[in-house]
Amino acid sequence: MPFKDCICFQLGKTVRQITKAYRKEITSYKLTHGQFFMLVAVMEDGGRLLPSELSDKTSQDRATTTGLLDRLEKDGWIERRPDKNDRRSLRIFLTPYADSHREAILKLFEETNQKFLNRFTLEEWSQMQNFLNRLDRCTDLEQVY
Amino acid sequence: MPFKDCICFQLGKTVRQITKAYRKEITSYKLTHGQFFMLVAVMEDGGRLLPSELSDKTSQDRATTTGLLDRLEKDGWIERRPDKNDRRSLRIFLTPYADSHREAILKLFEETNQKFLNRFTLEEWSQMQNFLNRLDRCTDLEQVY
DNA sequence: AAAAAATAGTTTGTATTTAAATTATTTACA
DNA sequence: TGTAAATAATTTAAATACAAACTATTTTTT
Repeated sequence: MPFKDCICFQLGKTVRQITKAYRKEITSYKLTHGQFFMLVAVMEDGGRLLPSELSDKTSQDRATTTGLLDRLEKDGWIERRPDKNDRRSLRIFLTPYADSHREAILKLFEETNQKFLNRFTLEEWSQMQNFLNRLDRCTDLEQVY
Repeated sequence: MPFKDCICFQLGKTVRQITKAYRKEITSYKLTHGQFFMLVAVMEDGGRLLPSELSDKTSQDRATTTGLLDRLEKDGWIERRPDKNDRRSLRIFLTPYADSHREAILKLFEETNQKFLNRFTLEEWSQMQNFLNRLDRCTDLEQVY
C-alpha cells in the first residue's frame, strides 16, 4: 500500500488544509484556530462550563485546554471564576468584550462550516459522519471484530 | 449548528484518535507518530529523496519536515547527504540500522492501516476518499461554486 | 473519623505545527 | 555577463499536543 493511501495520512492532510482555510476566515480576530474553536465552545453555552467539560466538548486534552484558556484569558475573552460548590473546579465566563462579539463569532463559525457543507448533499454528509464515527469507535484496535 | 457538528472539529477529533491508536501500535520503536510516518515515507522509496520531496509526499510543511528529519537523524535512522548536482539540496538516506528494520516497519505500517480499512467495504472506502479529496480541493473557500 | 482512591486543574518537558525570516545556491532574463 | 527572481533547506518564535508528575480538594472505603 503506497503511503498516500494511508487513512491516517489522508485525514491528517485534510485536517491541515481545512484548518488553514479556517485560519484565513478568522484573520479579523486576533485568534488562532484552536483559540477560535475553544471560544466558540464557550460561547455556545454562554459560559459557566468547567475546563474539563470544555475539554470533553472539544475532544482535547486537559493540558491543551488549560493552555488555550490561558491565552483566551490573557487576551481578555474569558475569565476563570471559582466554582461555589467544588473548590477544585473553575467556571469559565465570557467577558463583556467577548459577549459583544458573541453573535458575530458564532455567525462566522456557522458560515465557514456551511461553505464546506455546501459541497455535499445531505445524504453524503451523513454518510461522511457515519464513516468518521466508525473510525472513532474502532480506535481501540484490539477490540473484537 | 452545535459545535459537535462542525466538520473541522469532527475531522480533528478523528485524527487525534487515530493518531493515538497508531501511537499504541508503534510503542516498540522509540518513534513518535510523526517520525514514524516520515520514516515510512523515506523507507518506501528506499531513500534518496529530497526533504522537499518528502515534504510534498507527506503533505507537511518544510519546517516540520526539517524537524522530523532532525530527530530521525539524531536517533540514527537517517542520514543527510549533499546532492551531487545541486548544492542547495540534500538527499535522505537510510542508515544500516534503519535498513535492518525496514521490512518490519513497513509491515507494521500496512497492518495498522489494514485494521482501520477492515471496518469498511471497498466501496465505502473509496467513497470516503472521494469525500476527503473533495474537502481538500475546496480548501480555497473563495473559489467559484 | 482516618486512610485510600478519585477528581479538577495545572505544570513540566518534549514534540509537532505554522508563518515569517534567513542563508546559500541556482535559474531566468535584460 | 550580471542582476533579479526563484528554489532548497533551515532557523526562529509562538501555539498546540500530549504524557507524566503534581497540588488541592472531594469521595469512597475501611
